[in-house]
Amino acid sequence: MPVEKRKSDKRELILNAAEALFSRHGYDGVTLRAIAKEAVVDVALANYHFGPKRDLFDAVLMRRAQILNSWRLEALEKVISEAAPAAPKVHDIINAYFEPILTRPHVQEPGWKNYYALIAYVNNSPEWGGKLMTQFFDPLIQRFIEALRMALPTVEDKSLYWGYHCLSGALTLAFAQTGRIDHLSEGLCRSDNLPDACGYIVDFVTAGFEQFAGNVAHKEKAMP
Amino acid sequence: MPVEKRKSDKRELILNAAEALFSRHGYDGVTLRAIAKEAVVDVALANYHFGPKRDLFDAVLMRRAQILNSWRLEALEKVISEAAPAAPKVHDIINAYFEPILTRPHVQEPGWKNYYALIAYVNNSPEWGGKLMTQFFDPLIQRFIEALRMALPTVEDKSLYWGYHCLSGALTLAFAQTGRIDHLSEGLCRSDNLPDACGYIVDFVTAGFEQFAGNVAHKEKAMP
DNA sequence: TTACTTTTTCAACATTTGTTGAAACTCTAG
DNA sequence: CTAGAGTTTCAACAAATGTTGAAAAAGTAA
Repeated sequence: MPVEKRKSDKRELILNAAEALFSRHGYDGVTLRAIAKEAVVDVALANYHFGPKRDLFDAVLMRRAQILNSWRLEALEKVISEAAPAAPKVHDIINAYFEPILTRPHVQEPGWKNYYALIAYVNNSPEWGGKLMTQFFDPLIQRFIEALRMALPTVEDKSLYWGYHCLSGALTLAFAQTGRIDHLSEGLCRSDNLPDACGYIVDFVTAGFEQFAGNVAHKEKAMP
Repeated sequence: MPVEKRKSDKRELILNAAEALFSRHGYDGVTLRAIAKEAVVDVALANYHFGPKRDLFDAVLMRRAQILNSWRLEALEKVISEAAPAAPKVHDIINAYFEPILTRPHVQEPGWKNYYALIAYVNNSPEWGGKLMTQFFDPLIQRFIEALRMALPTVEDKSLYWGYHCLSGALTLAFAQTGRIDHLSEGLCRSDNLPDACGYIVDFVTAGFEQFAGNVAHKEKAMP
């Protein structure tokens, strides 16, 4: 077992500052000096604690990933076990994916808000989206796909994966909180109100998945 | 009317190189020297043609935005007029949004692929997502919301806007082509096959919108 | 205290950054 | 051809970048 290092308060300050700045300006848009200034800390300290800049970025990503995954995995397993031996409902599965991370009080904390925006940045980055998201979130997501496979046994895997793609896009855009929907809806919707968004997204995504199971009414073109 | 400047071939080379590099590494991840090298052109030339770096970025974004919008607007108006005086079908509206930009042959061209990835980057950037996307795409999108309002008269606006949010997230993540779904599905789905993705996304999104009109079966919890 | 490790600061490094002004080149009009 | 405007190259600038090594400070254990 590795010996516990002495905890440093400034280490956390650097992580928080890096999280906030990376989330707003991306990896290359942030300098170590900007992070140090935000954290009220010397420039060299970031290097001492985390090594090169890239490792600091990974450390920021890593810090909250496990927490996020454990929340969602817990909710998912609960849904599955409560439904057993029957298959869980699609809506319950989807809700287990979104509700723990969008409606709990922590989403108002600046730290989590920043982290979510960072995930949005990474997920849509051609450079890192493939590798980093896979590294941090794949096991959880495979479990979700499994659950959906139980709930929708007639749907082929390809549909499930593209369905997850839509889900992921909707979620990470919500994470980004760009304010775009605020402007588009003239204030009716607020991108910083994740608990409010959650219900709409869950219903939307649930219907999207269930449609794969054969509700293909829209494909029958009506004659004019 | 302004006098037409003499056209320069190297101007286009710079735009193409900038498009390719910005799409992969974001605004701050690209240097003017890297662009110049990619375009086989002197560094100072970018500044001569476009002014400061930021203006070059805007020029890249602008170049294809109008083309994109005109394709989709044309498809949308066709759907509306063909259905008139009845309301257009949701599936047809959604299809008009995706089909012109995902299934036409041009999506295989590197230039368009790069541009799409760039849109994904911008749309999910807290720094620019709100402003730039609004600037380039809002009029078109308002028209789409109008069409959906006709097709789904019982659905309240707030649902329509959050529905569009989901749509936009799914589309821009597809644009990013991160290769993530390739890995997740073990090769079953390919993020670089946009025509293939189109059908799945259209069906998914259509069901998501239609669900707002009252298909709330999933909300009635079944007793175990 | 002393001896020791961990943390923090300071100053500096070699590169790289966006931008610029002047010179050289290319093209077209007359 | 010449004159002039548009284009391209060259060299260089000041500022900012990530990283480093040595010194100072703070903490810990005897």
